[in-house]
Amino acid sequence: MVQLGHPKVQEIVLTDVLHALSDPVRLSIVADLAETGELGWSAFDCGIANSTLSHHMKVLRLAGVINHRKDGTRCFVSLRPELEKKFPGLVASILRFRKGKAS
Amino acid sequence: MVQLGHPKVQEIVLTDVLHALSDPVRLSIVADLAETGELGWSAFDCGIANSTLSHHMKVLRLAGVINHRKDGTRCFVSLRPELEKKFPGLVASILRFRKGKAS
DNA sequence: CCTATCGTTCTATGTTCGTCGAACATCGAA
DNA sequence: TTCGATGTTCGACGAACATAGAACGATAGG
Repeated sequence: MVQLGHPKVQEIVLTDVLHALSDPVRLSIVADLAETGELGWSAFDCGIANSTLSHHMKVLRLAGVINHRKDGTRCFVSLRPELEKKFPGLVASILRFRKGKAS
Repeated sequence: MVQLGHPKVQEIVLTDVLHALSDPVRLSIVADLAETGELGWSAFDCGIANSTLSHHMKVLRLAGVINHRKDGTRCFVSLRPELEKKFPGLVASILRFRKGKAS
């Protein structure tokens, strides 16, 4: 399948980003990505169904938070550098207050 | 009527705060409060019904974002200092990127 | 007391969300 | 080509949400 669509930088909306980060599962994903850079799909098997995880990834992707790369049958996600360029320090400001979570 | 309930500081949850701020109307309210300190209810008549505005205020209040004070029949709201104490700089980090508003 | 004002709560309606299972699509390997 | 692994999409469900109108409650002023 062709790479999934990502919004353009100018299409990224602040409230959409906040909404994407307002879910514990998604915030946990973002926190992991901020720590490790890029992660394969399988790194996120945290007790939720595959389809649910896919849904959360879609929300993050459509909000412009993560980048989605497909390599063979595997998928890799990472934080979008454009997000940091558009909202410098925003993600870090939020993740700073995330405590004691086990992804 | 007795003052409405506000969550304790330790009950404030990051994702709830983010969710509260992920709505354009509420983010606009918070932006106004950050600028002016305290505002009366009537300052927010931005085209939505009174009951809807009351609902948004409730969401912000229950998330621990705003303080609600009643003086006679009038209501006044302001940002909760405890929020800044618990998540220092969070609100400012978010509001920094809010552009082109029309409260 | 009566009334107007102001805000809350209730009820209702339509939308969105989070979740899952099932079906589908894609790719690598046998 | 067939199979298995990996995600995506679809259909469905209950829960939560955004919105508005109507009813209610508290208060200030006559």
